[in-house]
Amino acid sequence: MQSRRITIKDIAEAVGVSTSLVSFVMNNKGKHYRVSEEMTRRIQETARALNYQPNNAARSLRSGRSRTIGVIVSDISNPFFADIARRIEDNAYKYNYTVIFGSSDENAAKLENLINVMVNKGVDGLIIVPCHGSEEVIRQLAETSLPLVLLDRTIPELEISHVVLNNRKATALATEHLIEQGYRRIEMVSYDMRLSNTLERETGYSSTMEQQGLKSFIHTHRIKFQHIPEQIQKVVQEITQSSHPAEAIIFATNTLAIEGLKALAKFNITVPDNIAVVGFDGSEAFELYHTTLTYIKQPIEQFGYEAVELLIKGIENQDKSRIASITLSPELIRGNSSRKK
Amino acid sequence: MQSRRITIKDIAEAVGVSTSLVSFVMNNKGKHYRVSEEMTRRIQETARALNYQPNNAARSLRSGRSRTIGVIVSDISNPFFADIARRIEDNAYKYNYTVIFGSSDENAAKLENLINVMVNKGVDGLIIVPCHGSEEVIRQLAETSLPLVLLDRTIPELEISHVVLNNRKATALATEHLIEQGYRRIEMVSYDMRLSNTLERETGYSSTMEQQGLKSFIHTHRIKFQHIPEQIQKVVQEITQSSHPAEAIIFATNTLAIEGLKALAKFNITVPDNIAVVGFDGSEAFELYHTTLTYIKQPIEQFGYEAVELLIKGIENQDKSRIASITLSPELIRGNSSRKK
DNA sequence: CTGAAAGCGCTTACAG
DNA sequence: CTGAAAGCGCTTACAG
Repeated sequence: MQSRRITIKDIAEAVGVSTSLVSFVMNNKGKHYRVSEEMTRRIQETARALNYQPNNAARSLRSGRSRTIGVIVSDISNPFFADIARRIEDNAYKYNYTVIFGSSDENAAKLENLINVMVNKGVDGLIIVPCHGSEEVIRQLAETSLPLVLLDRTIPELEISHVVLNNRKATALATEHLIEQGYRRIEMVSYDMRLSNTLERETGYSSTMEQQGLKSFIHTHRIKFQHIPEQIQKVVQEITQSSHPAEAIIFATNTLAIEGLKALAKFNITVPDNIAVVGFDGSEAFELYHTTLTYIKQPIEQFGYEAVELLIKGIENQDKSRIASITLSPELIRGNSSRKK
Repeated sequence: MQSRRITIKDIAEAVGVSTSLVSFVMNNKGKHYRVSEEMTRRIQETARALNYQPNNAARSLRSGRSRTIGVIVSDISNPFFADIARRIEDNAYKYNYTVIFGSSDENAAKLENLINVMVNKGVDGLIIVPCHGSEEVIRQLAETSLPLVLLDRTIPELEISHVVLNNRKATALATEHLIEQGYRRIEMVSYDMRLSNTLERETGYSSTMEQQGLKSFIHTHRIKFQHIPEQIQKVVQEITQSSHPAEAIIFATNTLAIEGLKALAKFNITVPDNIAVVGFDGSEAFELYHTTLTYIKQPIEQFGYEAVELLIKGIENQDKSRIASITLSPELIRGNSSRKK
């Protein structure tokens, strides 16, 4: 917070050496260049005394690296992504990286624009939650030498490092649980955005149903990212007022679960007496609900942690050929909302 | 996404002019330097054709400005701050600024460290949610020429631009409402961190009570930022099991309201039959609650928007003498949790 | 073990 | 209206 910035030149003059030496010491390359211990000590002390702060712009210009990573999620204000963001931030700071966030709103054009802004800012790598329609942009980006890690969703036809949930297992667990509890007519509410995560969740559900000789019903047709509450109300009405009403519903995401429970309450359908429910992710919302919710728990914080680990390895090793992927395990948390029939 | 980066030199060579001209045109200073229209057009076209992207590190090194702002909140994963962060991001991007976020966890040492990291990264300005114990660090920062805006909380003894809620009015509204509904023994649950926002909320409550000749009871003594659930349970027990149990509770923050309602449910105290409640901020949690909640609504998104407006004005005008402050108005949303006694 | 020097890409005062 | 040149602060190959 001094008026004029202290540079390595100031330190060099104060100690009476060249700026090269100061630079070596400041970058801990003293041993490599065999700077004497005495000199190393003096330079370090002077730097501290003068409160030297390296100029990142200069360092970045010269080295071509910024120690900044870009993170693009769907919406940073969504609790799932907010939790991940927090963990990304924590882990990145530990490695001395700073993070720039952006929200795509599930809009491919916005996503592309954010990528451009961030690449332009000189980020050393990107963590991206791909959205519907972003496949081509991501493909191009992956061809670049810029390290990239996909989060929460993959693009199956592209080989890119990613951190995702074992989504099939998640809904398989939920489905098996409901069957075990005595339910047979189990239906699922999902998105129609054709994202890898919800698609896999649908597969986990339907293949489990099939194995048990049960018929699956997936309600996705009308659910767009916008107007979720209205759309969900319609779907819930359909499910519960049909001639063969569902005995249980699995919601494929947290937002769907919350809106779904609201819709059920609106129509005075009581959980679990009238219908059983399995949700996705814990949420404060469930804690004030009249009954405890059964839900699939994702290790949310691990998403953020692992994504940073993968990305920084990619940045520091510059070993582009190595694609690493991490699949995290879901867990079923049993509550009263799926109590035995 | 090309292999070698295009620089103004490439454009200059392609067009056959000096780099100065290219720079003038790229910075829209063509008129000022009276560059011919023809030349301006040719340079712009070539830049577009070559997909020129200015190097921010170089620009930043040369100009001393980074078009980056730093934002330090308590915890980016807390919905209140996540919503604000989202709005800050949106508004900053509109001005072509990028944002670096950090979470202090209400820890003054962490806050100081984050400030140093960000100043060091060369941010052009900072938006900070000050925490308990950070007064001195903020004071020093304010003496710097770096533009600064405080968010959500102020430091009354320091003259610094800020965006806050009219906190007194918020709880005055809540208190008046409860009195109007027939409640007399109204108590408040707050933090003991001595932050300007909760302090003001306490004042708004107690002065309203006093005006009506009622006695106020503020429960803050044991509530630390850590272990909130346990602490709140104790407080709720005290309030409800005393010889003069409260008829109504006002929770001073969103987190307190959520944890408070959970504690009430745990002890089988029904809202509003056994006790009336007024909360703070809307939340998904309340939407699945058995009754609709009465709460103070803050214009959350406006916090983010206004903070960026103030900060960018500070950055672009470099008019350090001008301290601008914005106080936002709360609104009382009436629900069933404070129904007439 | 240490120094002199080039150069990263840009902006801008100066000269014409 | 346009060009040549300095310099922002740093890193690093080169020379000794």
